[in-house]
Amino acid sequence: MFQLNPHSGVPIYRQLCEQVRRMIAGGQLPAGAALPSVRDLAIEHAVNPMTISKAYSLLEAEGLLERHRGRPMTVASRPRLQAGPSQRLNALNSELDRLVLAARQLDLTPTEVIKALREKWEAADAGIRRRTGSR
Amino acid sequence: MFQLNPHSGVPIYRQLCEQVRRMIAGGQLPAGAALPSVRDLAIEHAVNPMTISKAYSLLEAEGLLERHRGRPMTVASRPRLQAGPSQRLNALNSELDRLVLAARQLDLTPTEVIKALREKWEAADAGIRRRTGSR
DNA sequence: CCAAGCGTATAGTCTCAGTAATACACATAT
DNA sequence: ATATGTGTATTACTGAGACTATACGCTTGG
Repeated sequence: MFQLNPHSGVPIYRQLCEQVRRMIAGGQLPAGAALPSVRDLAIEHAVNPMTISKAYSLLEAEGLLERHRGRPMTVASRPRLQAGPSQRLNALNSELDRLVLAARQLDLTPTEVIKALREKWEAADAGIRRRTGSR
Repeated sequence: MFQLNPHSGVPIYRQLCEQVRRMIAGGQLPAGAALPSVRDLAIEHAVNPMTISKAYSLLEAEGLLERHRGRPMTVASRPRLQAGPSQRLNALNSELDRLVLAARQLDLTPTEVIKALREKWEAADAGIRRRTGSR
């Protein structure tokens, strides 16, 4: 469900926060949806449970998640169910900045980058089809 | 010359290392080119000089830079002057991964992302023309 | 009821990133 | 020769990130 890279330099709890925010904005985590348990996520990613809990707590403080004692955390019911296209594109801004900076420093052309982007996107498609078993 | 973001979560010295590596691979820092002084960079980015020095030392250990006592650091003369297109695209891999993951979680289409990418690229073009004074 | 599953609280430890203040060795231009 | 500019070494301190270990209160299914 999530992809956490412990060697990216970005703190794990921040990676998780960002991904949950995006999946809520993108509608893949609708209001009321239950999040994976702290312990499950910790085992799956070989990470300490408190690291996951820290991320969840931050998201609750932001009003994105709701806490139910003894029950899994859920996506808050109040907030904007899904962000508009422009807001979601906005959320991609920093990632785009990083990519453009890197590509320009590597002296690549937009055409080359876009081609590589399409290929990676299709590779991700294939990966999802494999995992879900869909044909 | 470089863009360092102290709030990205990625350590500053790592950001600098990555950018120097890319600009060498991309040919924008040719063999023998002198790098900005540790003190200048530190002032420009409001960072401690030792943080810059740390990055330079790591790059020297990698063989990318050469040290000349009392003189600026330079790009090593020996190494591959410029990486091939496929190698440079490869260096963009992790950035592409991050972008695709973010975009998919935001439920964006490749078309939307590519459009935003082109716009950001052109904005960077404009910024460079403004700084260099070219018309 | 009670075990199992939730998230949480607390406290201690460890590593690394970044800062700070000096001091040094070398090169170069004046 | 001297001032100025390189990068570097040293030591010490602060803070964040992550881990470890234990315990607690809550809910739900048997």
